[in-house]
Amino acid sequence: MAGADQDSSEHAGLDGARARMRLRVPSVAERVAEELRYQLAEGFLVPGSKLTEATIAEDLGVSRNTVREAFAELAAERLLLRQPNKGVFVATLEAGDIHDVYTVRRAIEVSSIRAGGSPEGIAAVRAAVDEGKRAAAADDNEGLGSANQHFHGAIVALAESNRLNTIMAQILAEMRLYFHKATMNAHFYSDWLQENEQICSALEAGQLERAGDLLLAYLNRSEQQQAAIHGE
Amino acid sequence: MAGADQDSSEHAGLDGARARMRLRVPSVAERVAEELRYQLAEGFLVPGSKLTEATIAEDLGVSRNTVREAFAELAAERLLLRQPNKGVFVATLEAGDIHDVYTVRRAIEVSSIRAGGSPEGIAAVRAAVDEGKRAAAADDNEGLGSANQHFHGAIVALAESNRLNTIMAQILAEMRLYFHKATMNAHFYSDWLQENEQICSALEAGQLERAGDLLLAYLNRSEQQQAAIHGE
DNA sequence: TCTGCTGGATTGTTCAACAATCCAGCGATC
DNA sequence: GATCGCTGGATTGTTGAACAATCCAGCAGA
Repeated sequence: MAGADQDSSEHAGLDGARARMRLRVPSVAERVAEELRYQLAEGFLVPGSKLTEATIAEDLGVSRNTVREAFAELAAERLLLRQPNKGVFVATLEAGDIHDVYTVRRAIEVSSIRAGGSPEGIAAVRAAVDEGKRAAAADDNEGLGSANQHFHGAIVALAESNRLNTIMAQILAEMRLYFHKATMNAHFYSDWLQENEQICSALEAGQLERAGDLLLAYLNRSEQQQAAIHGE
Repeated sequence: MAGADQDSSEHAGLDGARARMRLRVPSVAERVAEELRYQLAEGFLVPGSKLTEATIAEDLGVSRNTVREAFAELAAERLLLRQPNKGVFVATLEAGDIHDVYTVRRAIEVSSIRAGGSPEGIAAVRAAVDEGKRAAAADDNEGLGSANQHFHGAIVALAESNRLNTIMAQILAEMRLYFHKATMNAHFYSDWLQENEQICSALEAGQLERAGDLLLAYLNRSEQQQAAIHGE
């Protein structure tokens, strides 16, 4: 669904030599959905605005039915909101949704990190931490943001559950939509760089309880920050 | 998405007097999806079998495009599997999927129950327990199954997160599809009736840690049972 | 036995049309 | 002047048909 490998016929790792050939051409509807996802994440489509089927169809040079299919996909991911007989709108997060999103994140992230995970999984978490450090050194604001998303994605990946990964990917996509670049500044990222480092170290050291506690504390604080920015 | 209240304009409880009027007529595509969901849950459509667009369209007296839309919805819920250029198939759970599903359940159920919840939420859990007892007394096998699903749904509802509720509803729908009536017998339900009672009691007594531990133990054991039935 | 083709069936996509619904604007009425 | 009711236009919901793209089983030939 949201993102890359959704086909369950992967078998990666069994025959590592053979490059898994992904020559599948994505359908037009999928490409439309991908384009819209991009525009949403990039902030070109402001939350709350309406997307007219005919307009999008003409802009992208595809049929209205195809646009419809893409809309359905994005609505299932909560990126768009479909209001029957009225149209589809770019999703908006209300005050309550912030708590909602973080409730999901607390559930799956903390649970995943407490389960530990394989060495490769932990290495992926470490890689995301390093990625963040590099971005910080290069003063790459956008890179910082995606590094953080990779970090939390890697934590959930520890559980090695396709479903959890999908859920997390959607949640991250939602946050990308809502906290688009405008709200992200360097000051915002300053805190958790070291925090991710601590969490990762605890994880590597096998201190799963501590890692979970740190992560939980981070999520709680992050929620408060977001609520303060938007809610009041 | 999967099930009832997806419209975020609920405001239930604020003005309890006014019956929340849901006079919205579901679209044809939604009704098709609902019909298919029913047939899936009921076991009329066996996992792995193929659903041909034209056939379904003719059977239900709707257009092929509409069936297509319903397919997309159910595919997003993992109830159907769409294989490009080949067709859609009733989803099948592989051995790994069992672990996958239970990983999600552990994450969100345990997290939800550990958070406590409102008195009304706890009352809903208690109601589900009672519902199970009544079904057991009446020797209502099917009723037992849905009572158990209500129980676990009520636990997740404690977190008061729409997203978690949606996720849980989907997971339960998947399980309904896979563990269709054939595999359910009275012996299967015998254990957890009292177990649900214990969990609920702990919850009511505010012993959240204990409630979480009991729930976690149950989920682990249940996963083993399912794996034993199917896996080997 | 394997290869390669071929025909039929099914999906993917488009298009055009019409019904159903919503909404803004505009009088009519009290 | 505010409300009601209507009306027309715009948009969504749904259909049916058409064609391209793809897959697959079966068959001919090496």
